Amino acid sequence: MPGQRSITEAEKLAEAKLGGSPIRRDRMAVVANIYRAASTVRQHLENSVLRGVDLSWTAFVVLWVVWIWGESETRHVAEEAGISKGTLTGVVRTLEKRGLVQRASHPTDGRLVLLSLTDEGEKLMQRLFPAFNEEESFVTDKLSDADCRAVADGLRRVVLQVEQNGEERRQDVLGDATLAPRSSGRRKA
Amino acid sequence: MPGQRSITEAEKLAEAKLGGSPIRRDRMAVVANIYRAASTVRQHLENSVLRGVDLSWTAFVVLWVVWIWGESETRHVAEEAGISKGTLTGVVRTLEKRGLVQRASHPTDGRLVLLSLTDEGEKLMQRLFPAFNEEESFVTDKLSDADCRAVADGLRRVVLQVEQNGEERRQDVLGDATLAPRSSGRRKA
DNA sequence: GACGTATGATTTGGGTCCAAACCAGAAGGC
DNA sequence: GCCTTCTGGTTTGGACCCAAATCATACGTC
Repeated sequence: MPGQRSITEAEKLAEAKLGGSPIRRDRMAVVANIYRAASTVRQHLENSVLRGVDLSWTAFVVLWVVWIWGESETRHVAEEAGISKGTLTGVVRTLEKRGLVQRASHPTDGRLVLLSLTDEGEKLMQRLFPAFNEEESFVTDKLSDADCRAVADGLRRVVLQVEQNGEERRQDVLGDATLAPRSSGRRKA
Repeated sequence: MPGQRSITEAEKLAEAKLGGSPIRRDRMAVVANIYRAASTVRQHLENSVLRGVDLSWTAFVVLWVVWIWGESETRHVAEEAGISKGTLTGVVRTLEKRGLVQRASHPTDGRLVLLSLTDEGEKLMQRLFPAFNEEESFVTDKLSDADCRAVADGLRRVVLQVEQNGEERRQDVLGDATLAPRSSGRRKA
């Protein structure tokens, strides 16, 4: 069980490393566990439900968003799915090749592209979603209903905090240090 | 604030979609929020602390693991960092080029590779870790200490559940249906 | 109408990411 | 020694992922 043991162990080691600097371990533990839980859960869902239908996590999320919200503009889908517009273009391309999603141009605004599920996509989601929810229930099986509400609520507050104050915070932390572009990504012409 | 609103909204739409199938919304909400929180937090940390030193999230995690645990075999680092061995090879390559990490061969077992931080890597982490923890505190600012413990504990239980029972569950769900390899990934020779 | 400017989607470049295939050293059996 | 089998790192192929650059359409103003 590396999960529990190693993280708390690591927390102590980290504190020791800093020689008594005021590290807030409880805050560190929240973030570490959010990330660990996310990748563990994702891995499990990919290897149980999604593997069988050859869908990546991201592809499924995009499918899910379009399924739930119905025909939508790509920028909204990217926003909801939590990926960039550029990534969405690629994911939609593969979903289109598989015949699960279709693109349509907006009737009045030629810049927009609308996404919707094909009949096959609709049928797939109808079948996949309950299976997905089964696994969601499995991974949270050791939590009571009250635990679930508490965890979900706490996480929502984290998301809200960053969404509401993150931008300001980043400007605050970075100052006006016009930082270099990340090393990955397109270079200036 | 798409976070709060859209997810709960989406839950209702999803239930409607299934026409009253027994979807467990509270479980769905936990998983959805775990994932949403993870990517939100990751994005914030990448764009505040990590951007300035041109490190990706994964690169930082790897650095962190080696920093905390000291010289370690690559398989342990991959395990702790939550990435595959293959991915680690690539990440270490870029970290090595940046002069933050060094590779060494095991004295007695020629198969093993040991990773450790260079002096520069050590200095970087010394500086980066407190800044990182600052942002961890920022994103969890709307949670009380008790909330933090509750959330972290709940997430730990999720991770534990999958680590302990996930393998069996997957075999259970998939049966012995020898499923096709995922479409991405290397083909047979 | 012609000409900026603003707003969307797509392409591009570099870097993850995984799983399967590969390769190399270790450990036993003979 | 030699020949399996096992174990651990690396390579490979396809898909993701972001941000900046680019392409394309809308919406002004003149």
